[in-house]
Amino acid sequence: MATDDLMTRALEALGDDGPLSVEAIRRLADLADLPETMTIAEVADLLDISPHTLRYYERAGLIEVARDGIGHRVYDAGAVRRLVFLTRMRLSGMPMRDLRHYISLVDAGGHTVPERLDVLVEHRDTIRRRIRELTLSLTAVEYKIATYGGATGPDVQALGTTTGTGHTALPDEPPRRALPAE
Amino acid sequence: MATDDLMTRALEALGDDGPLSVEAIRRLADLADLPETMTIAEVADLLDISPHTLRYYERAGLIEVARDGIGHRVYDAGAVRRLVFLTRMRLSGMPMRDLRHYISLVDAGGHTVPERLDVLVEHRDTIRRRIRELTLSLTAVEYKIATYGGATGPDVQALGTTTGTGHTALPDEPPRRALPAE
DNA sequence: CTATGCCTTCGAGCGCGCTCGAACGCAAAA
DNA sequence: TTTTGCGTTCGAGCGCGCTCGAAGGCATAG
Repeated sequence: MATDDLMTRALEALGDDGPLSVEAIRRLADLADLPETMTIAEVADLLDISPHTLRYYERAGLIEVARDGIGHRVYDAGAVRRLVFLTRMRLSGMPMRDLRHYISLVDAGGHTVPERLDVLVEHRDTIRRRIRELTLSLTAVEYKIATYGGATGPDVQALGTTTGTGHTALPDEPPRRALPAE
Repeated sequence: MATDDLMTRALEALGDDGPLSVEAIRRLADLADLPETMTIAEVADLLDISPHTLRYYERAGLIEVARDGIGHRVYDAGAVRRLVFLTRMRLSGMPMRDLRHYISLVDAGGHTVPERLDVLVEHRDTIRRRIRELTLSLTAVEYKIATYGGATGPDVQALGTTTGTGHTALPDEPPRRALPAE
């Protein structure tokens, strides 16, 4: 029940399709059947990041990974889950610094849960803000595309004056009166 | 007509309010009445970037700015409009490199309009992709918050097992069976 | 006449998040 | 036995986008 519901919401959130959403959905689903342990190459492949980066995260103190008899890293399901989390947070723009803080809270024990929630809520708000910013930018870019040749320069005369009437609303270079300075 | 329409769309795009949207709207509106010329401090204030950054953009070849008799920068309306554009594009994540390319197209003349549109369309798609990514991340974070103490660690027992039933859907650390390795 | 304040140029430095190369080890394949 | 291939550690380097400091110029205020 919770699963279907969540997947549905995630899919809705994705909106129109694309290669990235497919990949993302796969990642959502894949977590259900994780192998017992994984090698660094497998994890790197799963998360679509380089082994270098995985080692870097370990060096950065974000995660501890066990070694086998030969010294190679062995990622158990817990480590992989944490890395999935870390990767998602990085992808959504949380800086390493904050991630280190969060992880330190996790490792400090259950009494830090409220503080962890604070971190998450703040990050949630950051994401929302970013989405709003991007949506605004998107609108501007779409408008610029729609009204044709964005005239950031002395090329308006080459376009004719098809966009000539009253759109001082969006700041991206409305048509100039005659030839502008630059 | 176009003005109202666009502002409406921009506002809708902003969705729920916040300090950032107010600021953004101000910027949208302000372009209507730009002073004839501005100093670097005024432009910096308008765009909410530092004079240092403005000089940097100039050094980077994104814009040329005239000087007055004394050697100080004089930003005319055209320069300011270009900087508004540049700032928005930066804010929406377009790298300097691409911006330089775009600007070089603009300066090359009207025959580059199709190529410019290519750049804009590609950037539009990048923004859309990014919004989808962020929306997915947002869903995940909201889920994590909703199901309480994100359990990236051995603290689940401290929380009770309220989140114990079947949500393998979202990968961020579902409750473990007993004490996990890490 | 100084002091303040904002401007100039130039080049160096920084924080972030990787990214890479060097030098090496073990193990299965040829 | 040598080669291939994947792993290890360590430290340096890089690309990006600023950000800052130094050294100085001009103008207005006190």
